[in-house]
Amino acid sequence: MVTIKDVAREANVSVATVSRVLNGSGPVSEATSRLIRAIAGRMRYVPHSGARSLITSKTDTLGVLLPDLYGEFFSEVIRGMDATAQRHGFHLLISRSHADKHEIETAMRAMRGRVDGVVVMSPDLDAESLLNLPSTIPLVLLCSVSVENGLDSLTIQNCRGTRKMVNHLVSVGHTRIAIIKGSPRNYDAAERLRGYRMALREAGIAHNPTFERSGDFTEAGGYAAALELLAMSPRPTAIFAANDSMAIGVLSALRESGVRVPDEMAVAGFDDIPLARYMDPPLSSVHVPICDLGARAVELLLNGIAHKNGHTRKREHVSTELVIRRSTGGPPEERPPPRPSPQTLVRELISI
Amino acid sequence: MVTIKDVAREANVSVATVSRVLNGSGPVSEATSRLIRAIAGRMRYVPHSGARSLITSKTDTLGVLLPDLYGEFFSEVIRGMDATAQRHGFHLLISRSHADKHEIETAMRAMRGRVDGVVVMSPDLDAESLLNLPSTIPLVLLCSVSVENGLDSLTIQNCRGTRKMVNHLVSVGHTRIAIIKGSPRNYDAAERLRGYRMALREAGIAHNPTFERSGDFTEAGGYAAALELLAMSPRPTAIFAANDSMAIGVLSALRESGVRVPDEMAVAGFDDIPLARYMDPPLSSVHVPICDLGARAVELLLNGIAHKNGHTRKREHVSTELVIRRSTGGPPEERPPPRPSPQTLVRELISI
DNA sequence: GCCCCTTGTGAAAACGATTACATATTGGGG
DNA sequence: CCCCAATATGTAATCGTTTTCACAAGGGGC
Repeated sequence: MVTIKDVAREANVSVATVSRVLNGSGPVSEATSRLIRAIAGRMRYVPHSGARSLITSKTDTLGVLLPDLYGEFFSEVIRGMDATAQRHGFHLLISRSHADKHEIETAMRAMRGRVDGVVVMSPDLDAESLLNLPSTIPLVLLCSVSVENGLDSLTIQNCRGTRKMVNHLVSVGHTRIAIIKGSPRNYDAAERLRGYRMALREAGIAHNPTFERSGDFTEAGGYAAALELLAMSPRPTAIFAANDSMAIGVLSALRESGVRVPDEMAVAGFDDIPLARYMDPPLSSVHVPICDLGARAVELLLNGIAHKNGHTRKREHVSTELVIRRSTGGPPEERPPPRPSPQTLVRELISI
Repeated sequence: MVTIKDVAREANVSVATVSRVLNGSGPVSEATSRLIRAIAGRMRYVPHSGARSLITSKTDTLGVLLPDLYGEFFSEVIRGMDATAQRHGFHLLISRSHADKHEIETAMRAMRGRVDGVVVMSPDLDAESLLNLPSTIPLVLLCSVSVENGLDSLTIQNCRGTRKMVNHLVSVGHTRIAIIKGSPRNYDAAERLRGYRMALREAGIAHNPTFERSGDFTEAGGYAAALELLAMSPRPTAIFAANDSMAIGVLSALRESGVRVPDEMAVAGFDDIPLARYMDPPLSSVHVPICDLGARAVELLLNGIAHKNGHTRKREHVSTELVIRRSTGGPPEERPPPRPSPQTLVRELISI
């Protein structure tokens, strides 16, 4: 591999001069500059980023620690992160599937010296794992139970979003409203459950524990839970699934059981994945701007890096919006636009 | 940040000894070893990977260059890559959205010195961009038009998979079979179109250019194309969408137009994303093991790295399998299992 | 008692860049 | 003609590791 020394030798100059030319630092005569540029190009010289970051002590890379997420959520959050990172000249070092404290710590150690900061997403409920991270590098916590302080953190407005949706179900006349929960150790899932309970209490509806079914954020989980709910008597008249994947499973189960949606059963989800509007009937959901979530997390991190952690920590929430489609018996939605423009998207959002 | 020198000073030994202890290289007395370990732990010393890789000239990191993929595909391919990489002690440096030759080259330059090899996915048809990559580092081409040779490459069996599906449509009696294409500059899309034409020719069905509608791999695109096809006369009796997202858009359009599937129109997709089985009716599709695709790409790359490129280049294809569900009027599928086990998945696959 | 091997340790040279400092070489003002 | 500033370049230290080599001490075989 050709190094800066090779270029210097070939051009009969010192490495310092080559460095100056290539980085535009320091004065260099026009002639030398051209010569060196030509030689570097011909020799296909590419600077060794590792070596450079050793001396400059910046890597222009951000670490991302993610749990084993599936599908849309993962890809969108990465999209938002990568776009923002690239705009600021940063790269993304991604590592996924971190179950316990030990694995997270190992991953963090591996990041040392390769990144300037880390976004950690660990929706797992035992936050203490993260509390005493052996880390002095800038850190942003994503969708995790907010530790008291000392860390930047960013979460979804889970509780508020769920309340809005349950309120809506109440407002169109439902009183027997079931929920299909997410996995019990998941922070987002817990918050959505909290929102559900809060909304029912506010509406003066008695709490019915059997209407709280467990789920796991998968289509299959939603399918199974829906069958259980159908077997109950009296049945609920509305099902709120803690995410869209489960809601899709619910729709599938209801269809096969011959239960009409929304006439016999209203169904709502959470996330508003792109497919929601293509379901039959189109699925009402709580819209989460996943891409923005990733983007904002990176912004917070970059801010932390710029201020070398000498800034006041922020705790932010990205807001959610109700999207009412036919599955909750709201007004029938216009057919899906051939090419959804931001325009139509905005019109479709009904914020409460 | 505490370095190996700080630890050495604290322990009254040389850095060499600390290094030996922490890496288990060379002989070290039991006592010194324990002392150093204790001190390193107390001081929260974490080795600087950047510095280490400078001298060892290995980064334990793989670069991944991806186009701006959406949804399931992106997340699954990354999942496969990350799992395999981690199993071999490697990390993933991900960079997305590389449109033209110049952007790819910039990204490749940025990777120099941070990675040991790169997986490049650039389904864009002008392969010449990649031909003379200024790179001597191990490389694997993913889902790209196979350049003559000199590079490892991995692609999906697009053509074969499409032929199988179209053959199936023919075998259940269809002769007016339409296709909704992917974007014209996309390699996978082009291959699927080729497979479609080949299958029709083999079946002795006259080629009807108006049955080839353009699409863009999105639900909205499929929706729009379906409406066009419905307006034709005579209409096709079957629609093959070049991916599942478009097929879902098609189903949505047919539903709203009151066209029954599969009685009045058969619909098939490509990819077999998890949602396919939850559609109404469940969608027949060509199953692509996306996760394996990523895993295999990384395996090829690791092999290239191990042999320092001194190996014979491979050109591999991951195979596709037909999954016939109700949307093509095949035998009615059993209801989706509450929790799909590998077992049931296999039973569901019908390979031709 | 000598030699050699083993074991434990330190000094110093890498790795490939950046950069502070020193050193020429100018040219112009006095 | 001298001096100083500006310009162009080289020298060498530095970043945090690993690793080669040298060396000291101790022990056993002769």
